[in-house]
Amino acid sequence: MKSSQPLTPTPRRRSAANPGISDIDSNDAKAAILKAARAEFSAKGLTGARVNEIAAIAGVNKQLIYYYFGNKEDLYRTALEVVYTEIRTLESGLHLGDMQPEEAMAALIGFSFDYLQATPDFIGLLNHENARGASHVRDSKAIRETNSPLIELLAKTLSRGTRAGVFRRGIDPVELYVSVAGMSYFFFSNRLTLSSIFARDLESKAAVQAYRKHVVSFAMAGLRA
Amino acid sequence: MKSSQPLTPTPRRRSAANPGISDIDSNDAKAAILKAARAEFSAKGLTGARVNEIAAIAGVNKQLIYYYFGNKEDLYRTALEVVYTEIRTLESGLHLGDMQPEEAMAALIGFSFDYLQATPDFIGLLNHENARGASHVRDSKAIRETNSPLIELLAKTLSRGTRAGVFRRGIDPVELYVSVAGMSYFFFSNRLTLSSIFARDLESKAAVQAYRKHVVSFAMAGLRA
Amino acid sequence: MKSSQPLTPTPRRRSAANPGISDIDSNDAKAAILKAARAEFSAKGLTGARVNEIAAIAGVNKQLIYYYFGNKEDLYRTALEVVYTEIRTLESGLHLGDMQPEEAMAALIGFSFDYLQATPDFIGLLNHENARGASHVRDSKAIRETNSPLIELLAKTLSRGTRAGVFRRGIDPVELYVSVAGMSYFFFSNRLTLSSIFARDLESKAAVQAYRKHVVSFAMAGLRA
Amino acid sequence: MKSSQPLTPTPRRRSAANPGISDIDSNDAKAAILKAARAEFSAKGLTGARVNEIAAIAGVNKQLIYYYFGNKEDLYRTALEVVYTEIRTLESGLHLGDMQPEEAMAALIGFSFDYLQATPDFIGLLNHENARGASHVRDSKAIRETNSPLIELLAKTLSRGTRAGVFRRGIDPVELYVSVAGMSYFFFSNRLTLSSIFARDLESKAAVQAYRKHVVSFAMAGLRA
DNA sequence: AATGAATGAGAGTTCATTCAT
DNA sequence: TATGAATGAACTCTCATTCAT
Repeated sequence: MKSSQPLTPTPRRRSAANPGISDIDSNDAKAAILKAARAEFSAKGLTGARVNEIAAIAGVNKQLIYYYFGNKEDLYRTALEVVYTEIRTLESGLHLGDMQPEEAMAALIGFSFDYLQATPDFIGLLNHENARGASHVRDSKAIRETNSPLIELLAKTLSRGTRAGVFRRGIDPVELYVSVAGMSYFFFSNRLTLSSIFARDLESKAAVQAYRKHVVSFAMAGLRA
Repeated sequence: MKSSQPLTPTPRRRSAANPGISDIDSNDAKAAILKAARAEFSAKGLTGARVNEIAAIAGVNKQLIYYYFGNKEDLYRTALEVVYTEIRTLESGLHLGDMQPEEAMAALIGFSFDYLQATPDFIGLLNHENARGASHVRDSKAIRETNSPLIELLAKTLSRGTRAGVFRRGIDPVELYVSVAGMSYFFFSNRLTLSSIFARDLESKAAVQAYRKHVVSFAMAGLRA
Repeated sequence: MKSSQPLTPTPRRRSAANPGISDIDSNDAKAAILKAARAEFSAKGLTGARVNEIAAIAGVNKQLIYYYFGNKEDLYRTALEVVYTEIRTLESGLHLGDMQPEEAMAALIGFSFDYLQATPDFIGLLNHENARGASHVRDSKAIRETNSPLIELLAKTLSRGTRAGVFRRGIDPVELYVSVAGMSYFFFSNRLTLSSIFARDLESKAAVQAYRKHVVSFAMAGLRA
Repeated sequence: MKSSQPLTPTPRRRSAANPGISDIDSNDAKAAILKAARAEFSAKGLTGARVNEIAAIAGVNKQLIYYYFGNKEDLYRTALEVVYTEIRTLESGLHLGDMQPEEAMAALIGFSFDYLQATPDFIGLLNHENARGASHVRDSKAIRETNSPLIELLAKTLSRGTRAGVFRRGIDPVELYVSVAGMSYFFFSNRLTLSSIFARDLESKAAVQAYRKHVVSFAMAGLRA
């Protein structure tokens, strides 16, 4: 395994005579590879994914993947970091500043549902990571250092609400985070088997929206003092 | 080789009267293969798992796997069905008959946590199934036909409690099931990455018990009228 | 490779109390194996044939094949010898004694066509033998010693006809045999590809009979003085 | 690696003007594989042939066979088509234009002998095809579409001779083709067992030439009015 | 006489990766 | 920057054969 690649594709050899064109192509290829890699790794994991397949989906020569990313594992790591970064960026977009605790908490719970829907590769990547010991997440400085703003927001909002007397006391913010995230995560992660077992379509837009509503109201009820 | 869950339900003892039918050895080997297969498939999925590894862990000749199970995918399917059957058997052990709705519901929620802990292969198998389209779950008559008693118990208990005025109205039992199961599932499924991200050990006995308590109280609070 | 088995199945362990029954069963199994083996080896050759398949078709336990015939190659040799013996027996049935040379020759040519039709395994076995160097035919004392009465009959009939002035002089009996046999052999051996290439059904009864007629008249015309 | 029959008809030489397209090496490897494959498949058939052996004989890495030909069966199909094409090319070289019917027919019969001698792989491949149901010949568009010019030449020559009164009436050209081809085919196909059975060397140059003479004179005599 | 269990050798094929340009 | 050619290692699976009863 070679050294890992930089997260943001850094163009090389830009010449004065040909200032940007080839960089754009290069970035296109790189981006196409990453996009294909995310989907492929999410669906099949590190070992299940096929370099050939990624190249085919990205529409590039297989060798280009090695040129840009070193090897399969480095590509995986990069894809993982890119997705985590994307998640964090989404989280940073949350602004609950002047909301009341209850309103803010409802927004947070809703958000924990929405971003899973918006980032479908995330669940697959995470599941495979956990199945294989989460070594890449643990070993990635980039991922470890990108703290989740969500948990801090949640802790702050929880404590605001507790002080305001609208939320119960004695709730651990990490445990709250896990249970709230779990309600949404499990829904998206296991929709297929759940649909099959319950003979009920959980993939329709209506079902998704109904479940979102349930999660928010159920969790809010669980919090109230 | 110990047989923890024999494939054929009634192993016959070899006796003088029944001299040639050696189910014992055969079942031992079969059971050892299945046990190893469950763990291997749970950790690595269908494609990631290695037949060699399963044979080595089971302590049998690799070819015996093909002799008994045909091929890798059939072994996978069988392992999946065995685990599902085991889950269903656990669920059938639940007897809430004469409990009050709240007591019964708390038992149910606790159980949804406990059986995931007791059947560690289940989450891995399910995650891989969902990642690959859940085709094996959908195609298995055995799995589809084994309805979950849990969802029916939940629906019945919910309705009992609603009528008794202790639970809120308007809660859908399937959605309740998904959210309750999700709280526990996500905890076990994503413990590794969660521990890493939050820099907090979620694997200790204490942490597990604490989270179980949280899940039950949080869900019960969410239900109360 | 073990020693070869006797051609005619020799029953063992006949007891006074149970004089014939088990022998019949044993012979049944042996005969079933041989029948299946002939077809399988004819279709797929020594290496292409599958012991499993032979056992399945014969309806016996695979191990019984080893019990009776030692190993795959010995079974092959035995099948080869049985078919050769069958051919020779058919040939011995030819009685041209008091026929005129032309009549006798026509009968011989017709026979060279008929016995290929009657013994479909023969061509397949022979083709595979030739493709693999004919070592088994060469090494089988049984086959080498079973001279073909056909070639002698042909030589005698040819010489009778030549002396009688009805056949041309200077025809070598072996070459005549090869060319006459070849006309029929090729027809049966290559019917499938010939049908495909010429887009003409050579498998129908009518086509077979028409070709037989052609062979006889064509060969007789080629012989006439 | 020598390229005796390149797959792609027009290998381009690598030149300064055309610097990167290296058909030469690629074709060499491809051609070497095909050459080895023809011989191996001819001798042992599709199932009997060994990919390892083909690679070893061709002097290439085994995996290159998969790189170029996909799998064993596709390689077989390709080899079959190449041999058929070669046969057809040989046939196309026949020019009987201004010969008299008898002379032309003798040339045709002689040719049907000569090309089997010149293309030793052909008989083996054809025998295995027929033994296995001729499915590949039937399924190959390339083979089906490459009509045999031979049969048309034969039909034309036969009809010319019949009109000229030198050949008998009532001879079917396809049947004539089959019997004439059969005489030669059987000789080459079954030389080994025939030599063994008749204890007569049919492999010597003299024996081959003598048999060729026999075939031509025997068939011509069979045709004459 | 008959059979289920078990195994070693090797087959076809896949796959990540490197070579060479 | 980009690509076709080539390879070693490993994987699933097949198959003839043996073991043990």
